[in-house]
Amino acid sequence: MSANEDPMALAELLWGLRKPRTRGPRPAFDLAQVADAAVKVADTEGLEAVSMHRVAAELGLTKMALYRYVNGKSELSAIMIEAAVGTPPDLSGVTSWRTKLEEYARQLSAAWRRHPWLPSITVGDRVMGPCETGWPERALSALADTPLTERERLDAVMLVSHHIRATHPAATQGTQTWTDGSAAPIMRDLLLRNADRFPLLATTMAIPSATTTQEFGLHTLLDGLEHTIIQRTRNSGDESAASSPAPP
Amino acid sequence: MSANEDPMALAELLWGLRKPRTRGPRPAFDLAQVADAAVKVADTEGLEAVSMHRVAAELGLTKMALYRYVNGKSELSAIMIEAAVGTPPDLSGVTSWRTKLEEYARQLSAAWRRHPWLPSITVGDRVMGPCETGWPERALSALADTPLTERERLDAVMLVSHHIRATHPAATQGTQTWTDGSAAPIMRDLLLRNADRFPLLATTMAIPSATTTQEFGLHTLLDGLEHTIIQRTRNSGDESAASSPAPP
DNA sequence: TGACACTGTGTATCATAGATACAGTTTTTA
DNA sequence: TAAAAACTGTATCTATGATACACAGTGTCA
Repeated sequence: MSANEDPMALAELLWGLRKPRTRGPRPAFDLAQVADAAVKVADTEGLEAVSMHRVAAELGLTKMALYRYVNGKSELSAIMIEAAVGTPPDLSGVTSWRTKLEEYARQLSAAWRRHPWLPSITVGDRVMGPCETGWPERALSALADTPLTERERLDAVMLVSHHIRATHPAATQGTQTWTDGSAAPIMRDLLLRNADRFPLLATTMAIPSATTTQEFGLHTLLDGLEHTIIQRTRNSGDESAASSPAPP
Repeated sequence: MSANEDPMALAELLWGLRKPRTRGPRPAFDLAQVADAAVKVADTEGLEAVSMHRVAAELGLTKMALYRYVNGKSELSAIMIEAAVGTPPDLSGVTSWRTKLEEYARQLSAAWRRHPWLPSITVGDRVMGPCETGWPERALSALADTPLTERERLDAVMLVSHHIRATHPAATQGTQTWTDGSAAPIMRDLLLRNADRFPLLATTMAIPSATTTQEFGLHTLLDGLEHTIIQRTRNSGDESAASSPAPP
C-alpha cells in the first residue's frame, strides 16, 4: 500500500525520455498497448476494476509482468490519463475569445463524457503528460489577444476547466449531491422532511431544473471575464496606451 | 474491499434517526467521540492514516469494536465530515448579496483550511449530514432578494463552493498542478524544456503570481452573477412587473 | 560461434486494509 | 434471578499493491 511515487521517473515515462532497452527478449507489448488495455477496462468495468491483476489479464499476462512496463499503479494511472484525454482541441474555427472558450469547454466536456472516470483520476498533485498539457495551452491561446495578465489568463483557464469538471455528471462532488446519483433521492427526501430547517433547499428541490447547471455556470463565468476585459480595454484606451495592463 | 454502501442506513446515522439501544452494556463512547477521534487522526497524520485500526486504537479499542459504532468505513467518513465542517456560517453581518457570498466563500475556505483533508473526502455521490447541508442553505439565503430563479441560485452557490474547493491549496486538482505541490517544480522544468510546444504555459511559468487565483476567480464569478442580476432587474423594471422573473 | 549478461515472464510470498464469523463478557430487563 | 441483548476481542478471509527470486529467451561481445 505504500506510495510508490517517483515523480522524476514518471516524468521520463510520460514525456518519452525512457531509454529503450535493446538487450534481452523483446517485450510482448509497448506502453501504448498497456495504456489502451487499462483504458478499456476502465471504460467497460469502471475505474475501481482497474487493478494490476485485471489489466495484466486483459493483456494475457500475469500481474508481475506488468510491473516490467510500469513501476507501479501510479505510473499505470498516468499513462491511462494520457491515452484517454487524447489530442488537444482545435479552437481555430471560431474567432472571439468567448466562443473559443465555449468551444474549449464543450470539447473538454465531451472528452470527459467519453471516459467518465477521468474526473475521478485526474486529481491531486501529479505530473501531467504532453497530451494533457496541450489542453490548457490551447485554452490559453483563446485569451491571447486579451488585456488580461498572463497569470490571469491561466486563472481564467483553470476557472473554466474546474467548472466543467465540477459539473460533470459522473463527478458529483460535494454540494452537487442532490442533482444526480443514487444518493439524490435520499437527500431530496431528507430535505423535504426537514423543510423547516432548510426551507430554501427544500423549495428548490421541488422545482424541476430548466437550464443545465453547466450552461448557467459557464455563462456566468464568461460574463465575469467579459466584464474585466471590457473594463481593461476601456482603461487602456483612456490612459496613455500601456502595453501590459497592470492592476494598481 | 467490497463497497459497504447503504445510503439509507447512512442517512439514519447522520440525521439522528438511529434508535438508541437500551439493552446490554453501555458503549464506551458515543458517535461524536468516534468522529472526533477520526478527525484528530486526519488532522495530525493525514487522511491516509485514517483506518479502522488507527481510529480504534485512538479510542483504545480494537478494530472490531469500532464496527459496533459504524457499519463500515463509509459511515466513519460521513461522521468525520459532519464533525469537521462545523456549524454553518453566519452571514447576517453584511447586507448585499455580493458581500454575503464573499463572506460565505471566506468562511468555507477557512473551514477547509482548518481540516485540509476535507476537499479530498467530500467527493462523489454521497449522503450529507445536517451540518454540512446547512452551508448551502445559508449561501442560498444570500441570494434571496435577487431576481435569480431558485434553480439559478442553487447553481450560483455551487459555482462559488466548487471554486473555493478547486482553488484550495491542499486540493490541487487537474490543471492546477503547476501552482502547488511537489510535482510543480517538475512540471515547470518540463514546460521550460519544451517551450516550443507550450509557449504560452512556459512564459506564464516564468512570471510570479501577483494576486491569488482564488481571489481572481471569485471576483470573476461574482462579476458574472452581478451582470445577470442587473440585467434581470432592469428588464423586470421595464416590463409590467412580473413577480417571478423567467428567462424566455 | 559460443558464453555471458541482460531482460521478460511466472510462481511464491508479504503487507495492509476492509470486512465477516464467532466466542466471551457485561448489563439491562423480564 | 435468569435470560436476552449488546459490547469487545481473537481469529480468519479477501482483495490489492508490491517484493523476491528462479527460469527462459535474446542480444552483445570475446
